[in-house]
Amino acid sequence: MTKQRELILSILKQSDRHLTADEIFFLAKLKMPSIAMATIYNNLNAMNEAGVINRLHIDGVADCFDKITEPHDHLLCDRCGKITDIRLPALSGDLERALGTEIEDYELTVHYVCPDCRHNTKRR
Amino acid sequence: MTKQRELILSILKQSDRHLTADEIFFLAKLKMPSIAMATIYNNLNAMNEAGVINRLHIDGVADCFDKITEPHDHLLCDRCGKITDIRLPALSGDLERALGTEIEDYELTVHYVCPDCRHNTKRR
DNA sequence: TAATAGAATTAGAATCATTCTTATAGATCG
DNA sequence: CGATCTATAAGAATGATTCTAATTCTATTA
Repeated sequence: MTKQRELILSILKQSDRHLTADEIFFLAKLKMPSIAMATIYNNLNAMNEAGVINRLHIDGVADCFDKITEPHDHLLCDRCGKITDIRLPALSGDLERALGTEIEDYELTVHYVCPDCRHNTKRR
Repeated sequence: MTKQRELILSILKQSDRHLTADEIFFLAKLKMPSIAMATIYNNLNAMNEAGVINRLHIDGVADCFDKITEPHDHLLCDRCGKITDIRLPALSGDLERALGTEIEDYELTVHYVCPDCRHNTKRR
């Protein structure tokens, strides 16, 4: 656990949003101007593999990273692009039952139109 | 519907696997040597947006493309990387009920260890 | 059939995110 | 204190994808 890793992790913890590597790089540079992009990725990848954070891919957008509180799913508004975390505790078991096999894990992204966008009729 | 698009679509239809843009490019070049990578992407993107085919992202692998028969989910073996299509007709309704909102669509990738790999104890 | 407009294609340059490489710096341990 | 190990910095390299400009094809109209 190096200073750099600590910094990156604290940035993720303090954010309530999903951050791209680039955004993390920008924020990290404010506190530690010498930090390198490679260090960001090294640490994000290491923490992702260790299960400390989560890498999240959404079509057409750079990968985002995310602190892990509990395993969770994502709700993506197709109009404004906002990502909301959701938790469907029963789903994992439901999937095992439906598939008839043990599963390791799953990734679920649900597309919808968020309440804000549903009320604003104008599309982006 | 140009010759190029027809060719690309027929390649996808004839394949029982998920193909990367690169694999499609290679196969298309066999039949139409002058075809350009940009044409592959133009057409894949156009067909993806039109809902004729499906773009599929799996962490650490180039995006794959896939003919659409019916909307479907993916089962990914974490050891050998094999992707299997699955269909969980009830899930969409279940999600709407669980979330209490109408949804547009969803993407689900389930990680597991396939039967073959489960029997071969050696990890990849 | 010839001319023209519009759309799709080609080729390759450009871009973006990400990874790799190499040299350096920092920490750890005897 | 010196040796070794690991992580970092910097920037080059890579790979997938998109963009751009020029060209070709297609359909339409005269």
